Amino acid sequence: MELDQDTRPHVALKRQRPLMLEVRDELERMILFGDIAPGERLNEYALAEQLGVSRAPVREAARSLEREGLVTTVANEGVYVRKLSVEDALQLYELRALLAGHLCAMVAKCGTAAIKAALEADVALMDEMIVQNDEPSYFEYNLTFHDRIADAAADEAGRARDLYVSMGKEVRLMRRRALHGLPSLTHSNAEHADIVTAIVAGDVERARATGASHHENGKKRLLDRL
Amino acid sequence: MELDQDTRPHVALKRQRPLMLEVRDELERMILFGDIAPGERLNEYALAEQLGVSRAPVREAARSLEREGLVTTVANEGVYVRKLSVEDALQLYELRALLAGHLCAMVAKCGTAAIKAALEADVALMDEMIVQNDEPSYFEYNLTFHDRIADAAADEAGRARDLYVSMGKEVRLMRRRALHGLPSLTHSNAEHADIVTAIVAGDVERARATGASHHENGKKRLLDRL
DNA sequence: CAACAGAATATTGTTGACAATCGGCAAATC
DNA sequence: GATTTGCCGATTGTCAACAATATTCTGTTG
Repeated sequence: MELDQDTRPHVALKRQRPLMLEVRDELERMILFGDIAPGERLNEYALAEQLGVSRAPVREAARSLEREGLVTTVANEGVYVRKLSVEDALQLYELRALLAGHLCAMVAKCGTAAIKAALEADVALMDEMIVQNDEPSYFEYNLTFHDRIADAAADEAGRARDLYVSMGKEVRLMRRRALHGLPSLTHSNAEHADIVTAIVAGDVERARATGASHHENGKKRLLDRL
Repeated sequence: MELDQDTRPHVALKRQRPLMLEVRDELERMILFGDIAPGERLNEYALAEQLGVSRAPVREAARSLEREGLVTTVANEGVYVRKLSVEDALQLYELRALLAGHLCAMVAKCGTAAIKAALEADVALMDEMIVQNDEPSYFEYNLTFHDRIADAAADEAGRARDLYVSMGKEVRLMRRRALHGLPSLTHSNAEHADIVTAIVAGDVERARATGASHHENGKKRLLDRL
C-alpha cells in the first residue's frame, strides 16, 4: 500500500481541467484586475515561467482571450492587452446597449413567470439598498440583476447573451481610466423598474427600448467627461 | 534538378505570413465549401500531415475558427465543425438582422455622399440585372451591396461590422441543408431600394428598420420550410 | 553629432517528441 | 449473460528545442 509516492507535480490531484483554462482564467484576472495595463505586451516566455507552465498553454490562453476581445495579436510581434480608444469604447457601449435591448425583448416575449417575479424582487431589493444607502451592495446586485436578464434570454438568444457578457468584460478594460461617473442610484433603479414593468407586461418593444436606453447611460456618462 | 528546395509540400514556399493564417484560410475554405461536413471532427494530426505543416499551426487555426463560430472545441476530445440546430440558425438570423439594422442606421447617420451615391448606383445596377434575368450576377452583386453598407459603417461601428460578416460565414454553415428558398428578386431589390432611400434621406430609424427587416427574410424563408 | 549599417539580443513561430486522457474491446467476475 | 475492470490504440494536451523575425545596441561614417 506504499505505492503512491506522488512523483507528479502538485497539480495532478485536482486537475482534470486543461492547463490552458487555468492560465486563461489567471490571465483574464490579471488583465481585468489591472495587473497588466492596457497597451502592455504579454510576454509568452515570462508568463510561462511565472505561471510554471510551458509557452503552449499561454499561447492558447492568449488566443482564447483574443476571442473575448481582451487582447489583440500582432503577427511576429506579440499580443497586447487591448487599449480601447474613446471611439471604440463609445461604439462598444452602443453595441452592448443594442444587445441588452434585444435580450430584454426576448425575456419580455418568452420569459417565465418565475423569472419575471424574480426580476421584480430584484428591483425591490435594490430599492431597499438605496434606502439604506448601501452603494457597494447596490452595485454588486446590479450586476446580478443584469445577469439574470441575460441568463433568462439564453434559450432564445444564446449568442446574443454570450456577446453581451463578453463585451461586459471589454468595457471593464477602460473602467480604470474613465472611472465611472456615478449614476444616481434612484434614477438607475427607476430605469430597472421600467425595464421590468415592460418585461412583465410582455411589451417586447418597450422592453427593448428601456433596456437599450438604460445601457446607453454608460455611454452618456463617458461622453460627459470629455 | 538535384537542388529542389521545395521538398516541403504546398504552403511552405512564401513566408512573411504566419503559417497559421494560411492554414486558417484553407480550413475555412474547406468548411464553407463543404469538404468537411458539419458535426465532423477535425483531426489535428491528419490535417497537419495533409497540409504539410506541424500540429501547432493547425491548433491555432482551429482556435481562430472557433472565434468565428465555425467550429466548437470539446476539451480532450477535439474540435468539430459547428452543426447549427434550427433554433441556433433562427437566432443567428435574428441577431444578424439586428446588427444589419444597426449598420444601416450608422450609414444613414454618418455616411458620406459618395457612399450614398454608390449605394443608389448598386440598386440601379441590380435592377438592370433583374431585367436581364441574370440571377447569378444578382446574387453575387447582392453580396457586394451588403458589404458596401457594412464597410461604410466600419468607422462608426467596426465591431458590429466584424460580427455581421462573421455571422454571415456562420449562416453559410447551414446553407447546404436548407438550400435557401429563393426570394423574389424584384421584391428583394425593392427592399434594397427602401434601405437606400432611408439612408440617403438620413432617416436613421427607418434605415435601421428596413435593414433589419430585409435580413429577417432569411429567417422567414427558413421557417417556411419546416 | 546625427544617421546609418550591422551585429547582438530578445521574442515569437514552428517543429517533433512525450505525457495525459478518452473510447472501445476483451477478459474476468458475479 | 450482464456488468465491471483493465488494457490498448488513438487523439489531444503539454513540453522543450530550433528557426525565423523583430528590436535594440553599438560602432562607424558623413
